[in-house]
Amino acid sequence: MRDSRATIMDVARDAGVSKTSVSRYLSGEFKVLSDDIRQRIEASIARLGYRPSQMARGLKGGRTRLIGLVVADVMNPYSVAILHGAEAVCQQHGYTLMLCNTGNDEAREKQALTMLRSYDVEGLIVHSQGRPSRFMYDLLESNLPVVLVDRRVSGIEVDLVGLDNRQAGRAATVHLIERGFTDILYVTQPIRAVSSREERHTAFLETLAARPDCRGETLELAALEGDAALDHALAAFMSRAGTQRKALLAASGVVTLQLVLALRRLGLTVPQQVGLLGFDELSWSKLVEPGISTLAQPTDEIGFQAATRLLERIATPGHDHHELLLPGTLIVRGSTSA
Amino acid sequence: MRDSRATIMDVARDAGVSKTSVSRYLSGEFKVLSDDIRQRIEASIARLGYRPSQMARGLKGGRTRLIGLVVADVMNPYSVAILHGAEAVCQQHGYTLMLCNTGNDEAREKQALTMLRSYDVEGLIVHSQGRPSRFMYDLLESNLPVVLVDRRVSGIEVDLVGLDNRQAGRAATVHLIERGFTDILYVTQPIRAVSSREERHTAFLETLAARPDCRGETLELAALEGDAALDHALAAFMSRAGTQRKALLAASGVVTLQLVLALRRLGLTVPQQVGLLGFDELSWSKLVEPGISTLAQPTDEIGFQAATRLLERIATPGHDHHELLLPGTLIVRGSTSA
DNA sequence: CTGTTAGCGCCTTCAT
DNA sequence: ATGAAGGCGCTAACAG
Repeated sequence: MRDSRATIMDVARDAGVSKTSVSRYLSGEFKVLSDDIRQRIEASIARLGYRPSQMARGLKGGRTRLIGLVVADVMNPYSVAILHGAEAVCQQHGYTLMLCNTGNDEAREKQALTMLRSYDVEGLIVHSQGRPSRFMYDLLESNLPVVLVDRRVSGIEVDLVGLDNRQAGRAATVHLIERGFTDILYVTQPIRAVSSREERHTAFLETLAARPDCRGETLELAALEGDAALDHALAAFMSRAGTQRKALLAASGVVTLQLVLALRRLGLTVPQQVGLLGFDELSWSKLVEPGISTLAQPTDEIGFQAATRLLERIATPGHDHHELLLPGTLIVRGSTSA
Repeated sequence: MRDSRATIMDVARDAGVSKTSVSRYLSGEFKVLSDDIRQRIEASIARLGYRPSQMARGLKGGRTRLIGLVVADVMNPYSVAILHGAEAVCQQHGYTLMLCNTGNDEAREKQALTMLRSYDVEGLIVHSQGRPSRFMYDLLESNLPVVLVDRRVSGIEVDLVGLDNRQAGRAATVHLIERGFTDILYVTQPIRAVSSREERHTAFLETLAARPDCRGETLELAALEGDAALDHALAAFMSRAGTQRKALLAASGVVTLQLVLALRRLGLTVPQQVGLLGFDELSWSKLVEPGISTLAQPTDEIGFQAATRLLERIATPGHDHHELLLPGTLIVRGSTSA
């Protein structure tokens, strides 16, 4: 059996004082403690190796010092970066992160939210799967501080931190056009109702619409679709008549990886036969010949800001929601050279 | 202010029964509940949107359903994979993960361990920074179930799940030799006292020692060392006299990335001028020409096994410690072609 | 089958 | 400056 740790009572007894005094000591109310008692408590705590129970502390109705983090996909570098930034902030402020991965699944997201709330987390950072569940709604009503990351949830008005997708989508498209690519295939994961995907795509369409000399198409990658289907779609795009230069615009790092793989299989050379630009900077973007141009997101900053905002909101509950849209950075490499 | 959720008392009142009955209902003791009461409780719970407080539940002296995960570096794909595997298992069993990142820092690790224990986690999965702290010791004494991942902590006897580093190190070295590389530079992050690093390195040295026709060297990458230093060291290695074929053996994915970058800067071609083999399979291993041979770790499996073992130990506290050493898989690509 | 009664470890009035 | 008492939400004997 696990040794049960010393409690506040043990310390009190050992120091010959009351629980109250020990509690006061723990809360740092030194002004109301005689030096004598303070030192006795200090000694007892050390001797007994006493550590206050956050569980009990939290029960009393407040400060659990817990932050819930719901992530759409832990295996995605983007999520990881968020995680990283958020964890750092929490740790620095004495908060601990409770992590749940939803794998972009609505049911799991709902379950995660329930779990987290049952532990009385003081706030939530949510990288939602996108579809607005009833759950999100009464999450709001519960008045629990929430910061959304990357993806909006329609109907829910809370703080949001993420990339300025419109600006980024525009910048990416414009870059391709400027480099002479006038026939662009936008490849994205299922847009569903994921706001960030929608926004990027919309920006792409709008930018293109203003350029009658250019042509744009969209390819949604079905989740379970095999490589063959992708190869087929790409081949079709490439074989379409026209002397215009062709390029692929990948809507996320996940897509970029798939595209690079596919281009390899098809034996297409970048950027001669087809240009390539992808959202999300990846560790290997510069390694793959001829270097992949990317639209980098300030991921760590997003995580950092999300956590910082959340802690602010916890400290001083306000009622005005803000959106913090951070700018993306275009990193030009060989894959989009003229 | 946050709306305070309904408590077990509210449900009891609403259903016109005692707290005990509600508690029984929650614990699934249906055998001792009349259908009538059960349904009334069910209805009240639904009506009030009641969710039991895990905090309070945990306080009562047991089951917090919390698992602590201490990770050496969240930004490392290896750690992420572990995280992923572990999270899945925990979620499936109704446990929630409390995550702490230590950034390979001893002080932060100690702090993380303290935090986690103060929340009465039922068990701990630890990817340690390596150095045995006093903290780890009384962690053991506390009898809290612990599973170490990847890295042993000297003096601490607990369950361990990780790669079979000896086998892997041998396999990697043998492969290089078989492919005709007889002059091998082993490049590693600071070995310090990190067991996995030591073991891989030792395996390298031993394997090489049995081959008088081969030569081996070791390069430890200092953490703060700049690119220039690495380039310099590599250049020196390359320029050493001898007609033997040269190769680099990267002790981890982090190192592999640095090496590929350095080789680029130096303009060295792989595998003609120098071969390359790296521990850890990365998403881009096959993308970088001519494809990087790797010694892949079963990362997800490691996370999965670690969590599974931990839950087992929580369920049935035993006292015999096991080590689960999983085999690595050699993935041969162009970087080590003959 | 069901309810009453104690706590779990801590914080917080309220006295002293 | 210090302590006693009550209660946070829940579970676990112990009665009926």
